[in-house]
Amino acid sequence: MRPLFHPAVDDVTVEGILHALSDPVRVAIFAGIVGSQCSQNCSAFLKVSEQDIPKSTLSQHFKALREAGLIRSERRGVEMHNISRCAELEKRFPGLIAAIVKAHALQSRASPSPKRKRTRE
Amino acid sequence: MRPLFHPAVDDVTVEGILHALSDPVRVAIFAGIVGSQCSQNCSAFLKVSEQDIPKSTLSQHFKALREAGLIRSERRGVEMHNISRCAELEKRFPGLIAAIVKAHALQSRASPSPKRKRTRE
DNA sequence: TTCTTTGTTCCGTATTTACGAACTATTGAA
DNA sequence: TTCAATAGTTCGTAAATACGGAACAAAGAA
Repeated sequence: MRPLFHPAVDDVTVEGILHALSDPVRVAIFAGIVGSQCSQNCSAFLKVSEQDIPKSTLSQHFKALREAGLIRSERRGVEMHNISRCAELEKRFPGLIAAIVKAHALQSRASPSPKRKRTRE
Repeated sequence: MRPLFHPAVDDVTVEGILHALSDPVRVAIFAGIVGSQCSQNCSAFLKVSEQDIPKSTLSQHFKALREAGLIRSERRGVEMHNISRCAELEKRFPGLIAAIVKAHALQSRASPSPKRKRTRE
């Protein structure tokens, strides 16, 4: 199993961050990771906003977050520990992550987990 | 030609905004609209970051921005005038748009228009 | 009317995403 | 060791999205 790829913070792009967080499941996962003090393993998110996520899909979501530079994943024994890279990202794009997480929290509070899909035509 | 659809500000979602701005061309267009005082027509963006955009694609990009709630488009004679909905959005998601536009500006300054694609594996 | 400009829609192709099945890695127990 | 259990990844293919050329629509000018 090849080692996990994590982009250098200087290679992280705004577009990459926005794309990773433009998925309702991924932004919920990321918010969960940011909001918790201890690192989270993937299976903690097999259920997100009342919906079940297949584990292969979950794995892809974590990969997307990782490769966008949003989280750092580290194997510890049989499981994976995920932490956010907020501190690094804050230096590169001050205020960006905080604003997104805050907006997401606002929205969740207003209409809790409506299995939302991105607004489409 | 059916009238253009603009979502109510309360129907705007974080995911929708992030998705719309996760495309390098769209975020550049939106930054252009936000950054200019007077309203911009679509053709002002036939060239974005040194690359030519086909007009059908451009039309789709404007539609995406519109339906995400980021801009308001109004026909004036033969052309379309586009303005940002920043003021409304600021009420719903304080600081969000500003943080994204600022991050985009920072990134553009650091590495001007590298025909960037979203960071992928 | 006809021409020009601006933008939209249609539609075939290409890219991306989702998820089940099969697989790999690590730990612990027998 | 060997076996089983747990945690997560990869692969294959189907479904959904995006791109862009060609044709179309709307408005103004001549």
